[in-house]
Amino acid sequence: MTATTGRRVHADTRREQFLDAALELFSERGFDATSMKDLAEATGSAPGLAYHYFGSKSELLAAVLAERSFFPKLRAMLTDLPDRPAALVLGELAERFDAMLSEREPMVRLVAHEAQTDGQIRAELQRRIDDGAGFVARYLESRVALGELRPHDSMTAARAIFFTLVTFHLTGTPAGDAPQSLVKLVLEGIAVRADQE
Amino acid sequence: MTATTGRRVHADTRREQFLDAALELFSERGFDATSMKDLAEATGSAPGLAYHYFGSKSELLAAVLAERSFFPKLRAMLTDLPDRPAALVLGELAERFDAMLSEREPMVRLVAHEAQTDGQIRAELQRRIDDGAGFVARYLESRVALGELRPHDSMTAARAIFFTLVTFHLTGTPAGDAPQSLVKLVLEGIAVRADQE
Amino acid sequence: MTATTGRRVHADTRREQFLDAALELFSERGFDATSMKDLAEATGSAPGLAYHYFGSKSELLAAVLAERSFFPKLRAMLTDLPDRPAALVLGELAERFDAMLSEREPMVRLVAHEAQTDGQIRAELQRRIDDGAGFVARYLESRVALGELRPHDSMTAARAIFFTLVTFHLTGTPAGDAPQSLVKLVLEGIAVRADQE
Amino acid sequence: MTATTGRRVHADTRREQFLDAALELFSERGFDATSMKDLAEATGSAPGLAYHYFGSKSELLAAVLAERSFFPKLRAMLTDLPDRPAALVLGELAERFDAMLSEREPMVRLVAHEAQTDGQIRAELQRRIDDGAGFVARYLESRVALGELRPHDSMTAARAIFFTLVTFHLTGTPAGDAPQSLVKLVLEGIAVRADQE
DNA sequence: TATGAATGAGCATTCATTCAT
DNA sequence: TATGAATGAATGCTCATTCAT
Repeated sequence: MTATTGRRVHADTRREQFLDAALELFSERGFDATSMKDLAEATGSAPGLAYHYFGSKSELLAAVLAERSFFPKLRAMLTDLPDRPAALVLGELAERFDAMLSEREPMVRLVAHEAQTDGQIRAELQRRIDDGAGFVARYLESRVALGELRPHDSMTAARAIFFTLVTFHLTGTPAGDAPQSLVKLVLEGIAVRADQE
Repeated sequence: MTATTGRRVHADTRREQFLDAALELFSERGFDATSMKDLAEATGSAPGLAYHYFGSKSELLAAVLAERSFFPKLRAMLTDLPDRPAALVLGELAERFDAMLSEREPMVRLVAHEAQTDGQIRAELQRRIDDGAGFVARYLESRVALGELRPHDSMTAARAIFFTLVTFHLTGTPAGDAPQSLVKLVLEGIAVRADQE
Repeated sequence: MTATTGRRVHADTRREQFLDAALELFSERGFDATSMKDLAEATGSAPGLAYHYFGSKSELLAAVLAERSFFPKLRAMLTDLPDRPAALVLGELAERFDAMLSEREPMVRLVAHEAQTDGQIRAELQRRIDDGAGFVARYLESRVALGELRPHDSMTAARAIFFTLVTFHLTGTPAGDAPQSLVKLVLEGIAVRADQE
Repeated sequence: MTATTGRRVHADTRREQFLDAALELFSERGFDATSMKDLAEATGSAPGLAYHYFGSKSELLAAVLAERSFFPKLRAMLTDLPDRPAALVLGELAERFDAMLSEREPMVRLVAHEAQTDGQIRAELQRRIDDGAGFVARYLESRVALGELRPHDSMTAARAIFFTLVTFHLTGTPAGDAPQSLVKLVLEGIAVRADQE
């Protein structure tokens, strides 16, 4: 017998329902344009119930942001990047990041939306992105040390991959093989090489 | 100059005041979080006056988006890219685009914000971006034809530059020499070249 | 042509209507038990209009307390008490105070009600009462100096008159000739006098 | 002592806890401004429990008024006033009444508060006060019969003592030696006596 | 006896919008 | 052109109360 049985399970379920409904509605319409009544209807509950679980609408947003965040997943994706060729590692990373953006589109859109008007959210977003880009940058530098890559501005390279893919999604630009194409671009560049002339 | 012209000038001034105030407040707080009363206060006018110039709050937003858009400027920036080396042209382009993002930050932020919840705005944004990227892509292809650049996915290359710079601004990431660093990345890539091995 | 014509008169009238309706309803039902909707109905206006004139429900209460106060009238009643016999002066004062309590019953009741749960209102009430009692006490002392009254605790005497009459009203005890009876009590006492024994 | 008794005791304790908490909170904030949730927190119980003991919030107020009333104590204080000099009896009575007002301040304040907006409570309050004043008046008349006091309006004399002391407490006016001073005032009056002239 | 999830009506307040002046 | 009083619907939130457990 676990700690969560009977009522408790139901209560937890309710809470999750609110988080799910809030993520969906907030991302579709925006936080301000979503009313608590909308959320009540989406969860099939009475107008006041959300306040049983969340202190206010803002706290509900904070809970959604905290408990439905994709940053933990992103971080897991970036920890211990394998000790293998950049073409392979970056290619796979770009694909997986792109897949995550598709899968978590509502949250991506919600964060992008709120970050424009909420300085605090924007600051935290930037911090987490830098954190993520840092992992990739360190990986790139390890490949430079091995002589596989040339010395370069690794943070800008890492950001270029992430930022470009995110913007594909936020603008709704069809991605096609963007991840692979982008990685190829970053690795090889577009200029004619000295040895080719 | 007649009295009518005088009034007309005044009227135009008022209208511009509303557009300016709306751009500022909408971008800072978001469209929903800005009240018509806020706009009246910001322009030093009575609550009802905005309705003499704009049919509704939504129409005011549409007018701001149309009349304060940076797309004409962007387009001008991209038309007739000079017939000169890519390193030079792309470098200057990246710098100027970056400068425009700084200068027009409120509008950039407003568009980024509204595009998340308004499919129509998002669609138009995407269309205009593609339009702009198309110019750059055609330029790049002209340099491929000249043998200066290798054949490559030119739309992805163009987007990578724009998307990365935009995201620097939207997230508030300090840009530093990002434009130049980015252009260098795109031109040369990061992989060790065959001739260097 | 005065400063207040047309709309302005109407606006001022509205404000007075709200003050009057608020005084009536707040005193009958209590502040908390009166809804803004009640006030809208009582003034024949829409639910939001009160906020055009008062920042909040609390500010409306404050405005009622300030602008419908009976303290100015009380103070006027007590300033320059005539230089005449105490029996006459106190008698007339008690009658007039009693009449004012009847006439301003709603405000008296409102203040008595709110003072029980609002320390700030209570403190101000006490201050104003002391102020009023002070006038009477000084008058009484002037009569002591003339040899008309015996030395006594003049603040307690003053308060006894005011407090007793107020409580008659607040409890709804039929007053009858309470004012005169009270003044007689205070002047002569009830004990058998030395000269009567 | 059986388990049932044990439970019963517990139940009584709970009930008393609610009465105590309600008296405290109702008198501090007012009935309307106190929520059942406040009461649940103050008693360390769940929101629904109060309804096992009291049918509604109003019934809880009624129970507090009935079961924490100071009127029985007042009545006991007034029954069989001793057959001794008025100076002594009234002095002690005023002191004891004043002490009771201090000790039972929350209830005094609660009754004063609710009486302003509840005609029924006000009527009962008035009835009980008259009842109490009647005892004192009868005592005073007995002293008149003995020739200790002069014939006078004994109800007004009785009320003057009670009403004045109550108002000292409700307004928060520092009492000092008000009870004794007041009794002296009532007995002797303030006018110069014939025999002193 | 006791819990706390759930309800649904109601509250203070805001707001886009209208319109007489 | 400009004002600002007025509207009425909607919003976030609270609360007394109920009831399955």
